[in-house]
Amino acid sequence: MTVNYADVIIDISHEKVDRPFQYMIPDEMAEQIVPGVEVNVPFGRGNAIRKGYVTGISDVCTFDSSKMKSILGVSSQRMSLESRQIRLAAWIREQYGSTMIAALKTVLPVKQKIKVLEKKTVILLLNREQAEEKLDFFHKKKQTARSRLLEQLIITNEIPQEVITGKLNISLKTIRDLEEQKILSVSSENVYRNPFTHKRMIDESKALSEEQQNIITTVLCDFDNGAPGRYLIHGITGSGKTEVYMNLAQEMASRGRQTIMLIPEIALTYQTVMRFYNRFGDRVSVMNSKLSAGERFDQFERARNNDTDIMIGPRSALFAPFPDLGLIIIDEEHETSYKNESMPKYHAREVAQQIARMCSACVVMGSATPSLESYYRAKNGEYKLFEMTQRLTGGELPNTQIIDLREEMRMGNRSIFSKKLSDLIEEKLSRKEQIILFINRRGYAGFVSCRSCGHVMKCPHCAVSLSEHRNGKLICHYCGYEEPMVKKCPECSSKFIAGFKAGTQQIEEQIKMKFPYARVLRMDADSTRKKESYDAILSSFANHEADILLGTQMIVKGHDFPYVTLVGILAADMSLHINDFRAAERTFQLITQAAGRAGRGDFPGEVIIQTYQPEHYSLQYAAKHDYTGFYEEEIIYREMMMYPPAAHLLVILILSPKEQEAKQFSDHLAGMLREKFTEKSIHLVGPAPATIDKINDIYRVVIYARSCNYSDLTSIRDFSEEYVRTTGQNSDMIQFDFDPMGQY
DNA sequence: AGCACGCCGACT
DNA sequence: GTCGGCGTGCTC
Repeated sequence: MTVNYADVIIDISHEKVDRPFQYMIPDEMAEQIVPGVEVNVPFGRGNAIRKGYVTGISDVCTFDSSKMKSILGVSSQRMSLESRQIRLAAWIREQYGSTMIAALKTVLPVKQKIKVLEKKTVILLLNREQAEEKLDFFHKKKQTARSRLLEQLIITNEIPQEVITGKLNISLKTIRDLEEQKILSVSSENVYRNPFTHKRMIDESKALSEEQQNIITTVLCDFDNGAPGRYLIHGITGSGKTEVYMNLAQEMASRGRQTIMLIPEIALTYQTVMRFYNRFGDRVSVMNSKLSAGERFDQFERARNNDTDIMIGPRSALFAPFPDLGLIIIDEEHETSYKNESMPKYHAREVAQQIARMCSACVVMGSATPSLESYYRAKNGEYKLFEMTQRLTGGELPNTQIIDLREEMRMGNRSIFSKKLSDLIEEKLSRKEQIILFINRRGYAGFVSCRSCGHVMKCPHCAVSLSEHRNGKLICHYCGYEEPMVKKCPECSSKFIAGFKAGTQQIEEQIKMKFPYARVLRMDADSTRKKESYDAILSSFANHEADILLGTQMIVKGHDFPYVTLVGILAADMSLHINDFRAAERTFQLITQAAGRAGRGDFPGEVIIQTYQPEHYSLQYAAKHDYTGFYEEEIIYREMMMYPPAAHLLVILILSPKEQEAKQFSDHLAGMLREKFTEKSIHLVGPAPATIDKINDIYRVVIYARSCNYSDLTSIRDFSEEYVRTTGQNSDMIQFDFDPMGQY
């Protein structure tokens, strides 16, 4: 093998050089050069020796070979934190398919922002008189840049360096000259920002239940025996998972190891964060997507400097550079936000396990409704499974009923509230208890269903529902099958068959008409643009300032509302018919979570599930609070259809501003793939136009590949990347998504 | 970030 | 001519 060139990132913190440079690898170093190692290289015209990190190796040179320099030496030091992150980036690139640059940017998101931390300020050293004198001198000598700088300094005395180089357009050299002349000095200060200023309350550790204690001892025992494991906690809402997490983090801290805890979205689990904060105080750092680049950098810097033991945040918190990571916790493990939606499309659950392998750390995942993936692996022994079945907070599981909306229709009830639901709303209102109404909006892509019999238009080849298209046709986005829009239901000939849509505003109107005395709060993406309004709505509801809370996905998580005794799920099947193989799983999770909102206080709760498809297994099992029943049935479907987790699925997304080009290219690529990958184990489907076949005037076409072996799919990815390169296409016209979460 | 190159006005 | 200041652009 002749691998002669290495990509090296120079350890200079500036955007302009924040990219790899190619160097030759001397033969004697060939063995040691792998992604992540620290090397010394000559850089720039003066060939100054600088520290750099190898990000990749290849046998083709992309730069004029006569100008290329050689690596001078390999640092013999043990792998530094940066090295670890770069190795991780290389793994992400290989596993999910993206450019190395994109992978590096996700892993080292703060690298180019380093100047935010080291804020340099230029200060005038002379007094007024001396300064005026110098200014005169510069004016006489027509030294314009020096004059301009000094003039400004006389006015303000202190100027941030980036203002001088940016706004005043004066080069660094000028600043340095004046520094040498002792006219000014440059000071760099580290400004720490902690966005969470909060008075700490003491949270005593509570006595643990047997279930909780068992988990903690098992995890720690494995860890202390040098065999850190991966664990899945299947625990119903209120079974005390957070207490387990806190104890584990504490034990890790006492062993000198740090913890990363992932949560779906900071706002949604605010209560959880506060419990950690109250217990651990300054030793916990919190990240969220609203942090500025500087604040985010500071949080990472605290991790690097051992100023903190616990990092809580969304999936990007995974990349906190802890020196001795011991534990990664993934709360609400099934959440879709753990999948990155831009390149590289990594899944935090998988990346967490890779990091854990690199750091000898353990991974603890928890959910009331685990993803099929994780439960499947737990069953196969890849994860250790813990079941938490006791509700510590007391309160019975709510009484759940499924209402058949077809029946209501037959009885002449065309409103969005079934008889039973409106009776119950009436009753709860009169008793001054609270109600949550949940709209399942996950189905926007417009499946077509019959209001009379509940029949849904499906693709005959793919077992997914067809979507109504702008051109009036029904299309399967998995295989490209299409048929004309139907005028009447093929099952019962009813003419009440149409695309299904409903908005929160319309429903709010209807509630106000039907229950004019009820105080209604609405919560959806529109009404919660700002973070404050989210908290404002929830706390106002918690304070009993309203009777009914109406909302989408976001109301079903986190918060406890002790006075809520009724949860109504309007049209539960909305998420059942999106053309996504995870539709049933999503629906089960949503219904279970929504139902979990009822009866958390001293009063028993009731849940009403309205649907056109009461017989559907995901609704039936959700109503019975039976996760395993649902799992057993759903996994059969996945195995039969070769969908994850039974197999792996790769989506190849082809993008082009020209419709024809996208079509031609994907046809060619699909043809080549079919020719090349003839193994029985590989299934190729497509190309077909994506669900949203044009975004921002870019046309989107998809090809699907399925196989039980992940490595088959990475080979297909490699082949496709190579094909793009050899046909001289731009590398960003193709994207890869392994085991996707959303629809394409 | 740091360095050299080339332009431009000032002065032995 | 040539020296020093100053902006610009490149670094494998």
